[in-house]
Amino acid sequence: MKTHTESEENYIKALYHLGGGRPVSNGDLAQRIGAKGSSVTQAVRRLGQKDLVNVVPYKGVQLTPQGIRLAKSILRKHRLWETFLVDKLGFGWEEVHPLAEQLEHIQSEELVDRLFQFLGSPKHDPHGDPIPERDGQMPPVLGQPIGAFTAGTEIRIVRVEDAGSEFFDQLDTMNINLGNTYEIRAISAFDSSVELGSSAGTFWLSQNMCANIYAVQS
Amino acid sequence: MKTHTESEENYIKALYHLGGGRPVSNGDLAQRIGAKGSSVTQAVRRLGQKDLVNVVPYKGVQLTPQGIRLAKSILRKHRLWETFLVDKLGFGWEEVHPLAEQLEHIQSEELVDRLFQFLGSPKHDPHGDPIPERDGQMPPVLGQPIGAFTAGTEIRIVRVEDAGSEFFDQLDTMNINLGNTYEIRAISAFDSSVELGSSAGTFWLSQNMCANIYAVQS
DNA sequence: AATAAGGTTTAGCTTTGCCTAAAATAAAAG
DNA sequence: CTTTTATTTTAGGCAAAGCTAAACCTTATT
Ligand SMILES: [Mn+2]
Ligand SMILES: [Mn+2]
Ligand SMILES: [Mn+2]
Ligand SMILES: [Mn+2]
Repeated sequence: MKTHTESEENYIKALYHLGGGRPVSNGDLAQRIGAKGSSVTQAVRRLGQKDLVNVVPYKGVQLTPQGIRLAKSILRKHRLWETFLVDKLGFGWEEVHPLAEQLEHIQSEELVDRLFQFLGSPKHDPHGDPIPERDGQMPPVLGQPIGAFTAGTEIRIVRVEDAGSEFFDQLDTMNINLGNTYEIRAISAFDSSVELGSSAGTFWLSQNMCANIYAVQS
Repeated sequence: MKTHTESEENYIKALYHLGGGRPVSNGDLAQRIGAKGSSVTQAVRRLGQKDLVNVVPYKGVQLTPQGIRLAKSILRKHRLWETFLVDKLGFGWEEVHPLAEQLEHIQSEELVDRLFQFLGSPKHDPHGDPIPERDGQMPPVLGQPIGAFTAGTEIRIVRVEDAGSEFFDQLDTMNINLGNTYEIRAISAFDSSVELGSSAGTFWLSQNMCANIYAVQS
């Protein structure tokens, strides 16, 4: 397995995020990477040379199977490091993403394997996102948006979308964490906000909050 | 505190290793970095622009106080990560250096502080090298070469030089680890090799081995 | 079918970081 | 005090990665 630059890996990751295996437009990629379209054109050409993507000019870029494999291995590292930072070093789940952006580029299979072991072979990261297995298999993407349940259901929070620091602040303020259980007390017919109840009392969650919080029945 | 490239940090670290605060020749630096002299000339010029070094053409390069501070902070990270890899992930002390070469460039004060805590505020790394404090202070450099003791002395291994993988292999083969205690049984007048004794028996260490193993009386 | 608009690529420039070969300088030898 | 030698710097290239401005496709609108 060859060695890639940080920039290359970031492009691969962005492509996986935006399209999985499907084609992605130059513009979307540029937006995601935070570079100009012209820079992206050149970058994906380089990636094409290395058989990580297929490029059709004016049409779009698409990861090859090789590119997908690489993307998953980077995602695996990203999420394992996030798990390390939260579980072992005590970081808050809102702080770890930028750090994992750096750590995900450290190159050593051995290190990844040992980290995985050290963390207790986790299947999901601190945000509830699935950690790709060594062989590329993906654990299930957990839960559905809170608004999708019906009143009276007992739910457990299993995942949150990365919706920016204000969102995480709000979660912290409301003391909402992965693993918390609530009863859905009511769903507003007016604005789709949801009333959650626990032993600590009840409170309302806006539609926007609900859309980024995923739960399972339990 | 500005952000530096990996290459810049490697030059700073090399300069600190070779000269501490004293001037270093272009050639020595080139050798250490593994680049040609012409590349080094340009690199140190860039570092000079950033006030990390003072350059006197044809004479040598020298870290500024700012450069020294940076060097120590990188060394601190390097040695903390080595400690993490050995103590927490179970790597052998001969494996961790190349990994720490990558990890030392991760940028986050917070991460370093938390790692330091997590590791139990260590003063020395797995090879016995001092880990610079947060404020730049250096814990003592421990021990003296084994050959410096006299027959009959009880010693404890506290540090080993990084003398290549064959050296570490030899240490492992002989079961020599930091913290091990021995009695100096004899020192050869012929070739300066040393006979060490413990409850497990006695064995001879070549002069070359001895020169890279440091101990204290105890 | 012709044109306007939007998105994409090309052309040309910049910085970092490395290279080789040639010129310049400092140090050592005579 | 020259001359030779070793070291260092300059000059000229190259690749990765980014940028702006101009040219070029595609697509949608008239
Ligand atoms: Mn993340
Ligand atoms: Mn995550
Ligand atoms: Mn090391
Ligand atoms: Mn070390």
